[in-house]
Amino acid sequence: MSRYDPKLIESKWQAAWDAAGVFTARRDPAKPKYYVLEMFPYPSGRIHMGHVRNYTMGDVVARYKASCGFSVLHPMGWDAFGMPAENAAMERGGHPKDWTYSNIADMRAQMLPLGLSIDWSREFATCDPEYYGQQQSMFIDMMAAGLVYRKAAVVNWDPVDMTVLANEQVIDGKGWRSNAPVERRELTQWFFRISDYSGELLAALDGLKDWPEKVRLMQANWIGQSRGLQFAFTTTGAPDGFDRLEVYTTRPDTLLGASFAAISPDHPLAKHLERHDPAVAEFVAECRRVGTSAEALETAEKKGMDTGIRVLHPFDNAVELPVYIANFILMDYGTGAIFGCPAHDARDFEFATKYGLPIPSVFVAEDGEDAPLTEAFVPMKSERVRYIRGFAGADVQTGEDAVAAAITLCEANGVGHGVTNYRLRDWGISRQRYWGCPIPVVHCEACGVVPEAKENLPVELPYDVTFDIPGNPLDRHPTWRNCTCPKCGAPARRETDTMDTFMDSSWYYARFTSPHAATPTDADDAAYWMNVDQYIGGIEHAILHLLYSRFFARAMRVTGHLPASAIEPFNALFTQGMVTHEIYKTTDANGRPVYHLPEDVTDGRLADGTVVDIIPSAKMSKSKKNVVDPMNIIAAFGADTARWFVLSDSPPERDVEWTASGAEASYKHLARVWTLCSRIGEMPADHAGIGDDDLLRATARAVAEVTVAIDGFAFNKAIAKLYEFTNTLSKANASTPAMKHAIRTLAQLMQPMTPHIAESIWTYQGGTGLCAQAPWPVADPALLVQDTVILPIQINGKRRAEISVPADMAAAEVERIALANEDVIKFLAGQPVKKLIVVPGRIVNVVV
RNA sequence: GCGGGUAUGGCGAAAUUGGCAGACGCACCAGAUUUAGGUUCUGGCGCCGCGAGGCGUGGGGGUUCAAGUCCCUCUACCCGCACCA
Repeated sequence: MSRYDPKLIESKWQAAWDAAGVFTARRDPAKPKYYVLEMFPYPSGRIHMGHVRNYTMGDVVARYKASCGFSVLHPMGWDAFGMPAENAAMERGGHPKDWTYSNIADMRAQMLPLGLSIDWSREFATCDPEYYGQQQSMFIDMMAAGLVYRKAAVVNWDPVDMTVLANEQVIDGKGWRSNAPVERRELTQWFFRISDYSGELLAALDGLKDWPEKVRLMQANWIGQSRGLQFAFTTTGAPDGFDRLEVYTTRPDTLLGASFAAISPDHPLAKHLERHDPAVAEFVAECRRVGTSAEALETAEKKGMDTGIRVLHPFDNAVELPVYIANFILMDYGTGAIFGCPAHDARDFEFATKYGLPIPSVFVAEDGEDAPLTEAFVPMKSERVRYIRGFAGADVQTGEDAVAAAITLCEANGVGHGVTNYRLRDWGISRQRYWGCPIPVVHCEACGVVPEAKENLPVELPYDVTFDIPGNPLDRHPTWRNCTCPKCGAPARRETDTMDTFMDSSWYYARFTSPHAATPTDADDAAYWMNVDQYIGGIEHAILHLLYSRFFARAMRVTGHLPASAIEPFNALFTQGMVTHEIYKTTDANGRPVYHLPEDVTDGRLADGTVVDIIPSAKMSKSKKNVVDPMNIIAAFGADTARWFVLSDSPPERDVEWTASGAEASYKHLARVWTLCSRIGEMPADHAGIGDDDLLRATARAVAEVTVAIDGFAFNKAIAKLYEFTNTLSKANASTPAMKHAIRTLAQLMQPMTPHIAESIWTYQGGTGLCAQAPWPVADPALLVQDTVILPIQINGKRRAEISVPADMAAAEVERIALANEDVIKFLAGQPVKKLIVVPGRIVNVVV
């Protein structure tokens, strides 16, 4: 065996795996199945270290499970629709399709050298007509099932990207991609009824035991369940048709503290008034102008306008409350109207103070005092509160009890009814873009909106489009819109909106189970492979992608595309940390920062000797130039080194810092393993210590420890144990057969992480077949028990001595030996022993 | 504002879940080999102290024979949501 040459062995073994079809997923009724999936990439054209880390983790799991006897599905594809392709077309010319497919080819070529155990025969891109045609087919099924509907709605309009955004895509009032302040427009859009599933999506989170708690919480908060009372005020002085005003409150226990009512500027009543009253129109317009940007919201004062309309308090018709239009009331939530209780709500307090409205308190303090409030007093579990005024005698232990009691009381008195409300809105999926899946419907003069006939699918994107002006190229295509109505055969017009790309990624995991089927899924394949057993990706998808996918699996169940058992698509989720790097900065003549690539910096200096500022590690980003190209690393050290490094040191869920020295150290370690393994039989005889028996035990221990670590997703610990085992091995002075066994085991344990070097070692040391196909080693339990243990002896909790005793020695005997120990005698100095604690196999503590 | 998390050597971290704190790696120091340098090998490496020893897991308090781990409290930083009635 010659020098460690990754280039040579890596391509060799990749070809060998390929030839043997090792990674082809097969339905095998005799084996348990395991489906491991990494979030598929957007084909930007270059892979980055984040990809390497993500796919390496998935590969460790896939290879490990395969060794453990599972029939493994480990596919890869491309999330290929979306804005960047159109941006590229607009900026550089060319066509989104060509750009995308060429990027895919580039990225695949960069991924192959990593030696991932992927079944490439299942590869697809979401922009393949074969894929999005099936998506269109499902869309039509979902229309028929009533899961999709069309409505005119005020939508979030991104003025830069010239498209509609889902609520989830608006961050701090700005487009998630363009970062431009979002405007409000009314358009007719397609929606999924995800909000019908709010309660179920929330409740089912409890069952996702193998999801990070954090992600489950984020989803729960996003769904935003609340329990409250909905009731109608009777109005006076309101226009016809508005004699009742429905409001929703989570605090019906504070109803007696009502001092006003308020409606959203988008409330139907406000819109009605807007048409008849110029003053209202002006106020409402002003509210809309303020927009929803973050700063606007933070600095926005509470503003309101008295409509002159009054409502009667539901408990006492003698009490009249003014109705305001207020800028802080959201039409989206509840009924778009509230009752204001300034004493117990900070916003209402601010509002009431500004407009001089009364602030009646509802709670009676325990000390009986009723001091005037200077800020909203919001008791939930406060001990000060004795009872609710008006609900005399109802002891308030917790706020929730009071709410429940108030709902019951209100219902009994005919005031409204209890309602469970959710923050989650329906999912608007229409996008005015070209590079997406066309919504497969046609608009017919006679028949209205009609789904395209399935035999006409896929509705394919036309190739001959231009991007020289903003907007949707499909809209201005000369002929593409023309079609015939599938219902009556009359000339009709195609829908030109395309689907939100989150739809593409909401079911790709299901498509991977039968990527070439003529239907969206194949029942047998889906039943065998679903669910995904382990899903791995970034925390940035904690809400959008994962919530949509959870919804979509339910929708696919309704339309019969997934079995009932697959309602939750991802059994286990792992969110991996980022790969970070230091940032190197200098300043130009104008004081502007200039960033430098890591490869241009040596020992904190540029090639010309300039000292750079080192900014602490941050996510790799092109703008800060703190990027390391995986291709360069592979070229320099090989894929095994890159894989080994991204798994070592940091726990997988945490960020890992890429350092040149760390990468080099990984390479050196692998080279050391290589050398070590190639020198069996040439070991010098003068090594002390580790003989056959010890080596056998060390090997068993390594097997046990690495197995536990991989099972627990603790790859950094698995690697630490492998270092330890290698160190032991390098000091061993054992017989050749014992060494060979230990080294073959080392190869097997390394195989999930560094598969290429593992194959070479395996073969060289006489392993049968491919290491990737060898069954995972099992530790003989007999070799794991230690017969002697070293027990530390503490005196008053301080370690003072240690004794070596048989592991199964009786406690009384251990006591005797401990007390006879000369260090112990020295430290005790004749003091009487008050207490003696022996924890077998652990520790002895002498208390004096 | 609401919700969640984290805090251990110069650095990344580990600690069988209440039982020897710092495994493993990086960096650093010393020595050997070789070289022009890197490489390779051996040893050292929490802090104070010549030493015996003392101190040490963000700060303070508590429970316990024993606390990084459990309880109370404070601080700092990070993340998510945010006018959701």
